[in-house]
Amino acid sequence: MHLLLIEDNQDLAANICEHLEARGHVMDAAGDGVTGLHLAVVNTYDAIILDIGLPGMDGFTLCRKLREEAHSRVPVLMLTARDTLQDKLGGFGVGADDYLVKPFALQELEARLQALVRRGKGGDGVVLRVGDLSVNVDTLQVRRGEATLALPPTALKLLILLMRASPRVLPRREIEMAMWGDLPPESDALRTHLHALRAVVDKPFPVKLLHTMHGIGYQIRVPDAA
Amino acid sequence: MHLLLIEDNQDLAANICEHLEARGHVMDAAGDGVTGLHLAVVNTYDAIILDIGLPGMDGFTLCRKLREEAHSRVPVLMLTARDTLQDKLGGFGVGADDYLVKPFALQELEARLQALVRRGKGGDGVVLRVGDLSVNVDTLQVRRGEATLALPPTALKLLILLMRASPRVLPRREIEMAMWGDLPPESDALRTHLHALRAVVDKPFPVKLLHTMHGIGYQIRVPDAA
DNA sequence: GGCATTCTTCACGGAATCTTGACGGATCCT
DNA sequence: AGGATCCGTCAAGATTCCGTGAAGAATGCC
Repeated sequence: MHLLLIEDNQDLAANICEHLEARGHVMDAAGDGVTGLHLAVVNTYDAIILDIGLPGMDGFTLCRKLREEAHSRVPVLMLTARDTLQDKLGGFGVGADDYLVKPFALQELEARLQALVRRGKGGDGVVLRVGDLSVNVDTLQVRRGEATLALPPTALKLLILLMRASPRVLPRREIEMAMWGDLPPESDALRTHLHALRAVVDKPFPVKLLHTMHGIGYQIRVPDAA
Repeated sequence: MHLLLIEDNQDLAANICEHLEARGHVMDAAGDGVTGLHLAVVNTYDAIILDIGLPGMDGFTLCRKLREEAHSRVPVLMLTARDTLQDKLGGFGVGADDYLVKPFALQELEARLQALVRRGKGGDGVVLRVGDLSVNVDTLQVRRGEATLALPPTALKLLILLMRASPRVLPRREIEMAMWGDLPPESDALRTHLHALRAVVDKPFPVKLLHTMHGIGYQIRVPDAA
């Protein structure tokens, strides 16, 4: 793969480059935000590894510019020094696809890059993500932040449905059709399942991802920064 | 080989390093848990020699972090001062691959390291591993920790099926198809075989690997740390 | 070929989990 | 303010899962 690394710490950058090159990837590197953005716009990469703390232009700004001004959809993996909600939300908010907290294993970095690229290309990726919430469709593992969540089957099905559609709004009807086919339950059991879903996915956390569109339906997405 | 030694006793550390370097290996060393973990995640080692009693962060914690947070599968050999069941179980529970009781011969240390690395590499084709459970597809030997387990043919087939898929969830239907083809038994014999499998593989051990996904199917994997 | 052992299948009661249906109260749009 | 929509809760019903034991089938050993 052809990768771009934007990282100002010389030692770490050298480490990452060496490892990934040894694994057969082609690496470009930038030590500051401005040249990083320039490279990202001029060339076509399979993925970009982006540190948040950078001289010249920080990672958030760079990522936003890349998405909004250059209209690039290249997968971006963010490197953050602290495991804070602030950073995660900020990262996803500006269009990053994944993040990694320092220190991390180089193997994991590569694994995540592979996953990112696979997802970006053809088929549905195995892992659905909305903010810090993730669902692995293979293992059916549901995680939010560091916590692992347990869901009953129907609630899980509902969650996957919403996440596949995210950030679109799904009308109630559509959801019922997708879940039960032509003959949905009489009493709207949908709400009850939604309640169960909320109780697990949103209730224990400060940031709510499940939103009601009054009169229309539901959606799941990262809320706008207040 | 490129090895990492994490040991706070200066004399012992120097001894080990000298011996292994004389034998042609490249050694890195750390005197406390924090720098040890840092080195382990930043670099790529063939194996790690890890003392349990450490200042800063004990060996168990370090090993668990390495497995769960950095998702590293590098072979870990633990050094323990006492030959207690407690230590052994603890070590394997957090993902160590082998252990050695002090005092030990330096030759034995090297031999075990060699074995560990060989096992780790060849493990791709012939030996399936999930946590401390391993199945050799050639010899059909099933081991968990240090115990060798005996399984009836169908249960074994089921186990291999699940381990090949691990950590994916296999729907009942898929399992039945894979085991019996198009015409599975009427009464769900699958559950009975699963029961037999559980009785041997999980029942005698504190950590359960076989999990039921209600309404969906089954999976085998190392459970999340609660 | 006959016998003993092991394995597979089937059947049943009980336990656990999930889904549905129903209700009062809160909230939101007009 | 009024009506529609949505939310939280809970208990009954339905489904799924588990443990167990015994009958039928396959296998291996004299």
